[in-house]
Order: sequence, then structure tokens, then C-alpha cells
Amino acid sequence: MKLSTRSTYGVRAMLALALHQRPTPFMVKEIAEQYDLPATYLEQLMTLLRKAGLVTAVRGAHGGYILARPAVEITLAEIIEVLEGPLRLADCPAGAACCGHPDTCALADVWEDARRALTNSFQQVTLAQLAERHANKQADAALNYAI
Amino acid sequence: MKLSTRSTYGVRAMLALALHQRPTPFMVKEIAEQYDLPATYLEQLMTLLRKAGLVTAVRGAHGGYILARPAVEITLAEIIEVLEGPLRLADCPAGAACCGHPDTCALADVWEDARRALTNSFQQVTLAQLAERHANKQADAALNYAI
DNA sequence: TGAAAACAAAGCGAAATACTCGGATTAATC
DNA sequence: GATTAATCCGAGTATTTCGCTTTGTTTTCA
Repeated sequence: MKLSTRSTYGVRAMLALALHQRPTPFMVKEIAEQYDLPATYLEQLMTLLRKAGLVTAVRGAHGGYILARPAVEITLAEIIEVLEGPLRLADCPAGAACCGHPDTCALADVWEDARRALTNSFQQVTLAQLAERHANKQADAALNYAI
Repeated sequence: MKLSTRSTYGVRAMLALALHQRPTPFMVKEIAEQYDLPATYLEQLMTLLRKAGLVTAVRGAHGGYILARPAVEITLAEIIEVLEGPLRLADCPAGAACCGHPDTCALADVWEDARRALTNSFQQVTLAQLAERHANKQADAALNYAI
């Protein structure tokens, strides 16, 4: 019951892109080094994110990736669903003897509620918010260090 | 990002116990048959639930399991945490270069929020509620069938 | 005493996860 | 144009986790 590394790597990489202020694309190798992620693996993930329309690739020399949309318009839910698949927590065994009939299965509602709660939690966080929080925390840390 | 079968089997078995009205213990083999679960595997899970204090075992012939507490006092969150482990969705790589320092990691908050949302969702459902919903749905289904 | 149940620990095959590798494509630069 | 630097793509692989079985022990009722 953990998110796979795909999701967490992906989110971190997307955060990296959001924090990367320059207009030039950010290349996988750089992201991987700065955020300590396996480069070739991250490459795969970036391709998935591109196919999902979350990032845009710039091919060839001096290429890399940029966010396909403003960071304000990208939620963690999107990123995670692309890399993790739908967040269904359990499939009620349709036709199996879970409780005779799918429509009498009280559990289906429970799993659905949980899915909604989880999805909602991730939908409320945009990349922009995350980047801001990150910046704030870093500033705080620097301040404490100075004292 | 699914719950393991352990959790779902466990929840179903616990629901079985809640629905099992007779005062005699309900044995694993019966539960397994009625709810179509692998018997020997379920045996393991029941042992875990017992160690966690959710069920009481009656050993020897004519033994089996009964709920250790009234169904109204057992939440799905308890059952799931026993069988699934804590619902932490990701561990922020402490010390690793996630974002320099753990305390500057904005992501930790996100994962923690998600965990809370999920846990809360499961905490709100007791076995008693589940049993009631189940009974209602069954009654509805029977009614529709009669019509 | 024998049968029936929970208990315990180990083992095991299949599937998923987390990668790596080799080469093909694309594009900027010399 | 050649070179180089990047993404793209498909296949391959090692490791872990999952789901379940097996074997045997202990407990208790009849």
C-alpha cells in the first residue's frame, strides 16, 4: 500500500521542472543528478508524462523538458494517475462470491469512498503550490541556520 | 497502488464474523467456503487479526473465531492497518537528496495529508455499519427480484 | 484416544517493480 | 555535412513482493 517509486520520482521531477525558472528546457540527466534519481529510469517516466500531455519534450542537442502547462494548472493527482494508474484501491470481485452479487456488496462503496478521499487530497495540490511551499521551507531553514 | 488481497480478504472475513449471529465460533474453513477465500491463506490472516486483538480464537475441535469486541467498536481502519501495515504512501528519503533536507521537503506534507485522508475514510466505517449496509442491500436486491 | 480445529514456520511460483541497455531519431553546432 | 547531444523506444533483467501451499505441532472436544 505504497505509491510506487514511479509516482514519487515523477512528482519530484515535475517539481524540479516547476522550480526550474529559466526558459531553457531541463534535461533528464540534470534532473536526475540534482534530485538523485536514476537517469535512464526517469527517462521512461518523462516519456509517459509527455504522452499524457503534462510535459513537452524538446528533442536534439540542448533539448530537455518543460511543463506543458503553467504549474498552477497541474495537480499532483494528474501526475500520480499517469504513473500509478487509476487509484482504485480494490476491485470488488464481480461475479465472485464476495457477497453473492456485486450490487449487494457493501464494500464497493467503501473502496469508492476511499478512492475519492485520496484523489481529492491529491487534486487539491498544484505544482505551483508545491513549489511555493518548497521555497518557503527552504527560506525558513536558511533563516534558522543563520541564527 | 492497490490494497493487497490481505486487507480485502481480512475485511471480508471480519464482515463474515459480524454477520455470523450465532454465539458459536465461526471456523476458518467455513468462512473460506462461504466467501470464496483461500482457506489456508485466510488462516494466516486470522492469526494476525488475533494477535492484534481484533478477534478471539477458540482452539480445538468445534473451535473457530469470534469478534473480540462488538462490531460497532471495530473500524475498517484497524483491520486494514493490521494486515496492510501503516498507510504511509511514501517515505521521504531522509538524508537523501530529495530536496536537500527532510525539513525542507514540501512533499512530506503532501504524503502525510493523503495518509490522513485515507485513514480517516476507513476510520469512519465500523463493522456494524458495514453489516447493516450489507443487509439493506441484500433486502433491496431481494425486493427487486420479487418485482 | 481420535478427530478437528487453530497455530507456526518455512517454502515457492508468479507477478510486479525498478531498473539497465542498445540502438534509432532528432536537432543544434562546428 | 559531420559531429555531438539530447530524446525516443523496445527489449531485457535482477530483485522484491505477493499470494498461497505445505508440513507439522498444539489444543480441545467427543
